[in-house]
Parts: sequence; C-alpha cells; structure tokens
Amino acid sequence: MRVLKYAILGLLDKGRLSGYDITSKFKEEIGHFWSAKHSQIYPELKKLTEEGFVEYQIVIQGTKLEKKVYSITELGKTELHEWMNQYSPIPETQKDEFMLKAYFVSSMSPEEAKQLFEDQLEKRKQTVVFLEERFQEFEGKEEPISFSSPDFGHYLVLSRALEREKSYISWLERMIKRIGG
Amino acid sequence: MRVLKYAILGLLDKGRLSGYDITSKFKEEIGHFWSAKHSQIYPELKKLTEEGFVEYQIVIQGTKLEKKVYSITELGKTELHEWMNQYSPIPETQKDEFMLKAYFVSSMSPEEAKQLFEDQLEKRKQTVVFLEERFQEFEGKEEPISFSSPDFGHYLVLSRALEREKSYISWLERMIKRIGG
DNA sequence: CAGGCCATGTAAGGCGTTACATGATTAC
DNA sequence: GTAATCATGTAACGCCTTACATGGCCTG
Repeated sequence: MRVLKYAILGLLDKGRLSGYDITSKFKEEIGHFWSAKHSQIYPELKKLTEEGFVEYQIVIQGTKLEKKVYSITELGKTELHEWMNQYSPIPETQKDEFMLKAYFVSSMSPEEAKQLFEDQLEKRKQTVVFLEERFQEFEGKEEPISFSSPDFGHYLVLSRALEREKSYISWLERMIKRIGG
Repeated sequence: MRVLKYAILGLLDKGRLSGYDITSKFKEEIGHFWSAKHSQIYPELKKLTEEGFVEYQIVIQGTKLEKKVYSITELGKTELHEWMNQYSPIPETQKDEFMLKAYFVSSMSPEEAKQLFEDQLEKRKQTVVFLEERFQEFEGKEEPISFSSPDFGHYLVLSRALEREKSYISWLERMIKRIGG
C-alpha cells in the first residue's frame, strides 16, 4: 500500500519541504489521521528520490547547516493523482484499544468499569477543548470556507476530528449511565 | 504494548478456545476494533503458553485431527486484570487513509472530490445496514441490556461501531454539500 | 553559554500482512 | 467426490517505534 509515500507526495504537492518540516506537519492537523517518525521519513524520502517522484536542493541554513528541501516532480504528481482517484475499501478493523477493553468489560466490577469509562470520557473532552480552539479559525468568518480555499483540506481534517471526538463522548456518556456502578 | 497478548487473554477469559476459534472471533464483532491473522495468533499462543498465561489440552476432532484448546491460567487472569485497569492515553493518530486524501483535496477538481466523497458515503452506508441488522438483537428487548449481562461487551462494540459510522456519514453528507461540484 | 529547537541519519527489534505448506472433516 | 470449512504451523517482507548518534542554530 505504501501510504506514507502518498502522504509525503501530498504534502510536497502543497509546497517545498525538508524532512524535518514533514515530521513537523505530522505533529499538526494531519497528524490526527496519519503520521510517521523522522526515522521512517528520511529513508522514504531517499527512496522517493531514487524513484524519481521527488527531488531536492541543498539549502544552507546559517553558515554550515545543510538542509535538503524537497519538491514533487511531474512523475510524482501523476503518481499522487492516481492514488487520490483510486477508491479503496474501508478497512474492516479500525484498531481501538479502549474498545477492546470495553468488549472485555465483564471481567471487571461495575465500579472499575465506570472508572475506566470516566477516564476515557475525561481525556476525550480535553481533546475536544483543544480541537475547538483550533476550529475557531474557521467559525468566525462571514463567508463559510469553500472548496476553492487553500485551507479547505485543513478545515476537513479539523471538523472531522472534532466530530469524531464528539460522537465518542456522546456514546461514552450514554454507556456510563448504563453501567450504573 | 503487546495488545494482541491481552486481546487473546480477554477472549480466553470468556471461555476455552482454539487458535482457529480466536481467528474466527476477530472476524466477528470485536474485529471492528481489533484483529489479527492466524499467522500472528499461533506464535502468540505459543509464547503465552511459555510465559504461563495460558495452557492447552489436545482434543481429537473426528478420528485424527488434533486441536489445541486453550484456557487462561490464574497468572493470565491477573495479567489481564492489570491491563484492564491501566488507563492509557488516547493515541494522537488514528490512521484513516480516506482522511489523508481529504487533506489533499486541493489537488483534485471539485468533480473528482465529490466522487471520492460519494464513494466513501456509499461504503459507510452499506456498513451501517450490516451493523443495524446485527444490532436488532439488542433493540427488540423489553428490558434494555444491563452491565450484568454476559452480552454487554458485545452490545458495547456494536453500538459504538454503529455510532462511529453514523457520525462519519453525517459529516460526509455535510461536506459533500460544501464541495458542490 | 545553555537550553530548546533545527536538521539528518542509522540500527535493532517488534508488529502485521501475504504467501507458502499441509492435512482432516463435514455437508451436499 | 468435491468444495467449504476446520485446523495448525512457518517464512519472507514491509511497516513502525524506540533508541542510538551527531552536530548546528537561535534566543535569552
């Protein structure tokens, strides 16, 4: 599948980036849905260069520090576009360790179960606070953001991340009531 | 982390199972949130046996076929319980290839984007149809299912899977309107 | 001048999938 | 008898994380 390959191509299609920059991007909004460590990114960039999907220029930062600034090639753009237009099946499994514990809830007392669920609720609520702050950026506008905006992708991931958490919270709250405990 | 270890211990805590049975379980309801292939399960069972968390008896199926039926040991129960009561942080990244594409939507025409989103919507709707069928089992009852029911874990995963899909669908529908196309 | 950040790489090991390999049982 | 399912294992390979390793830059 090599999804990281396409993640990098997609990021470079938005603009020129170093390996370090790509690492940083995965700590920002897209990190809610895909990420990788620098130890995986640098070898992948090397491979993509060999394959001709990206190329780089060395830029000197300060007086000595060498930085490789990557850009996507025409070949890379074609490759990215092909992947973007290829509809893949929804994976049957979306791993969630908390839900695995939930499935085994009968091995716990109601008190323990309640605490487990309350902890998860608390953490999800904190995430929502953080996400809602970021989301402000898009809410204040007179004109709602449109497809043609360069920030539309950013809007999509933030709004989805928010909705995902809110749905989780609403479910947790209903289930906590059922547990009693 | 060794989550598969705990997944297997949790399943065996509900009852005696062969490696094949465990593989089957991961194709059923818990498979929405955790799964593994038999090629990963058999070595893990071997390791868990060596560690003393599980033990097995050989059962003859038919006249020749040897089956290893595993059960959890007291040591295994302690280990499981420890994991169940250990609250872990929510992983920052919950990988979703479709959302990665969504983030790169500006590399597409509105028509292409709309088709990508419509395809995703269609697939998620099909999942909901399937999940709702399974969920019938719990809806018809006079008494709503309670924590003490042995099926409560089953109920939790099904209701969460359903809600997760419904939330995704509602978001997709709103975003499709925004795309226009 | 020190601490945090920028910047790039490699190595070891665990996790996970696909493929290879084999054979028995059951239901039609 | 034959196809689907039951049943268990190993091998190869790719993905991913943690740790090892190094050094420059910038701000206070």
